[in-house]
Amino acid sequence: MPEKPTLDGLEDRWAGVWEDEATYAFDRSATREQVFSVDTPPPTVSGSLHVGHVFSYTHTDIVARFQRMRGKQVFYPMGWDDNGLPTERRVQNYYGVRCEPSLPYDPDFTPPEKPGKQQIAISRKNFVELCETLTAEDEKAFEALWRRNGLSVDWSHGYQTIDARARAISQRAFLRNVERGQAYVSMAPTLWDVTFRTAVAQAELEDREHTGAWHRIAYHGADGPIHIETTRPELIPACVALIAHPDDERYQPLFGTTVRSPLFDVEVPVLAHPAAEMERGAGIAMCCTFGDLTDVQWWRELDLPNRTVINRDGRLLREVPEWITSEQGRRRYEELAGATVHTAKERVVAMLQETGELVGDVRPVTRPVKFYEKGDKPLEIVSSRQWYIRNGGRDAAVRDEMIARGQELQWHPGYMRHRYEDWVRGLNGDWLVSRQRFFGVPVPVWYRLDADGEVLPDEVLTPSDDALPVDPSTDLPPGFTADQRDVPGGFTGDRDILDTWATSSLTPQIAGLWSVDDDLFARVFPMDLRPQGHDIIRTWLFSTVLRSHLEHDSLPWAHTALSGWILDPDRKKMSKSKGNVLTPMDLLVEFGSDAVRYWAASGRPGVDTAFDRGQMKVGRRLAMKLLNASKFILGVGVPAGVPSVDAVSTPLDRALLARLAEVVHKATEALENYDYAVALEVTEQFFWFFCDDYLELVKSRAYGEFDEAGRDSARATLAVALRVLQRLFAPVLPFVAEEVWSWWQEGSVHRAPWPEPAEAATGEEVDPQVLSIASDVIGGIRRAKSEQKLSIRTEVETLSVQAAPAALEALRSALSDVLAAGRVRDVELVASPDGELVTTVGAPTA
RNA sequence: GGGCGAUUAGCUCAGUGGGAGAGCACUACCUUGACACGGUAGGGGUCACUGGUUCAAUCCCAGUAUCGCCCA
Repeated sequence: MPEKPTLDGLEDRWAGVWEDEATYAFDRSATREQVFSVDTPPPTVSGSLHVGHVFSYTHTDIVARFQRMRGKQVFYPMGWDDNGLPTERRVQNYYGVRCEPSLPYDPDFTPPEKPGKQQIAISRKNFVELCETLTAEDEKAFEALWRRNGLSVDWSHGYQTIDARARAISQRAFLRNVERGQAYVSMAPTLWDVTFRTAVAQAELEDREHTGAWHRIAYHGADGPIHIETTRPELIPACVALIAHPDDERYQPLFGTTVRSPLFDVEVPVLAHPAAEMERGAGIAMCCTFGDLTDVQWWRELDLPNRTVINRDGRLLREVPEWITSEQGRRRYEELAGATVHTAKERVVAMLQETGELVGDVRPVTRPVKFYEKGDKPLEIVSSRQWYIRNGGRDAAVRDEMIARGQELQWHPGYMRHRYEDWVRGLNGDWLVSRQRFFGVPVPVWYRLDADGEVLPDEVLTPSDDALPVDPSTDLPPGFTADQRDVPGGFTGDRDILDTWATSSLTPQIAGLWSVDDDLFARVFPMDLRPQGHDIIRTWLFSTVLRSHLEHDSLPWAHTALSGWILDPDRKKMSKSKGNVLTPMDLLVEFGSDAVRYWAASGRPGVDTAFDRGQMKVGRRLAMKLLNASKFILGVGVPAGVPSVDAVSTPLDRALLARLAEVVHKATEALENYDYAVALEVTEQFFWFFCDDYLELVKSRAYGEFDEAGRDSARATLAVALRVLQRLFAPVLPFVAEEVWSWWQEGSVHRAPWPEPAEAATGEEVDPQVLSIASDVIGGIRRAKSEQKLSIRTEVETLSVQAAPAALEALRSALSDVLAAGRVRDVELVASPDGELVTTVGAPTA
């Protein structure tokens, strides 16, 4: 035990010991019943961890430590999500490169030390290698931070979502979905981001207010012009129909007739559909392939032709479409060919003004438009070949099954279930899983080519299971040779990768080594706990439940615990762009890891919490207090080893232990229910009371200033309480708890059994009033001295206590402790008729 | 527009059908024998607003306002 205890250096010392002693190693011989398994969220490795990560990962660690102390074998791996766009973009910027899949692999390529102004084009394999190099560096820094933060992860069970094992598991699960018909390929209108040139799933959409303008435009009917209003005049060449509401009397006569489009003179029908809004604009809309999702609906339900004019690069088709037949129309289209949507719009408006087909003024409007959450241009809708996984969006039976899974899952807090159910009920399409990116898990299929070299989308070729993982751009489908690649009658590899969530949704399988080590998998799956942020219920949580449901016909885990966010003092979500992100390592160094963990633990489950340095100061003070109180108690001289309650004989000590037993009970119950905040609160509250009142009350007796039995009773009580308190604090304050435990106990506190209420049970009759009246009276003495501006240690002649007779009776049994702690010579106890406690002290002794 | 949550002391937040709480900050006092990275005490709130249920509402119900998240 050090002469002057300090918190400084505890992190390095104990993190090193835990590593050397394998304190948190998972024993894989344990059966499923003995295991507590955690599906840790793999943090995205695309920069740095922020204080919100420390907040939520600490919550999980507290639960993991509690379960370990309860005797569970805790399966607590850490993964890294290095798969997907954030990494890809980071590699582009960091090394100044871009991926060009048509280039051959250059084994000698090394990136320049500083990225040049011009990005260097490199092959897909070179690009992926750079992704792996950069993420490996980030992962080292992340692991160092997590160790410093005190996460009790078993670091031998790590994974990366891009490593070969994860790729194989992701492809295997996908192929099994394909086999069972749960995944399928389809040509379909697809929401498309022209900047990233990739398809976008429903879960990645967001609406943003976007400024546009209404243009009133004349179509030409048999009996004169029909005016429609649109914000997308550049789509006139893609128009396939005009549509009004079936009940709209204005347009009844036109239904079934045809009109001709302005500028391009294409004949289109006028049709009725209930999705047309009578009140909006002119009440009649042009349906184009495709301006928005309503167009897609009309196109499907009214069986309209596909006249897409916008390419995947966000520009208009370079060749004049065949459906524009008039000479003037074809000339006009030539002026638009290859132009961006923006430019095409300007040119179309200019032409309409020239022809007089633009009626009245253009009226600016702001309305919600769909964006890819990471993009900065509105999404376009293009036709393309894409893979989907059935998720209930087009199938009521699957949807009901998914809702039932949500009800089977235990949510903490419970109200979060609504978000899941709302999401499942609102799904309106299957899950688009193919992405036109480079760094990710390849879609593991090839397609046959017909005699003209065109893809036969129905003839999908799949790899054998033992070949996984495969990259269809370099590996061969079974039964084919390399010279058949991309030639008529041969095959071609799918060039897409899987959505990052298609792999992330398999973290229980990846961490538990499904299909790789099925013995391990059976010992950890279904897992016990998925901790995660409440903002990704609809993505990560839902997709993980879906994959597990499809593959294992079970939930992936029994419980999910939702952490809140860290908000800055303005109640806004902390974000890099606002420049208010703090470096977690700086905080851990400034306050100490235990103090930062204390702040995290004081955030209620699921509740967004303000970043608060004040709470960290309190945490540091608590850790210091635990050091000093431990030092004091051990300095007084307490029994070594496991203390016994046998020597506890005084009513005051028995009452203290009874209250402690209640604290153990409450803290245990709270942690069993994933409520680390309540567990900490009851423990902390008791601990301060223990230090402020009980320690002061029994000091003299523990020093041996009275009789021997009283001394031994006090010392035994102190030892029992200390040993319980150190363990109660261990999950939240692992470093300081380990430090003070090491002063007098064997082994790691983190492998010690979680305290039981029975440890503090004396088996004797307990009057709880002894403790409360003693505490109240010592408080009254302090107040009286404080009012007289006396030192707390000032000795006074007399003390008078008025209280109810029963309270006085209780006080008598602890009177010598109270008088010693209050430095009082003489006492007068007065029965008070109204039972109110009044404490008065006399003058200081001379 | 819908769903979910929040609104309590200057700040950060607990809480309960009957007495309004904690920590920080603030003020005063105390260098005490574990702790000055300390201790003791004190001041401070119409529990967002309006109705309703109840003997009794900060708490339950309805509505309003404001904030946040998710989704249209």
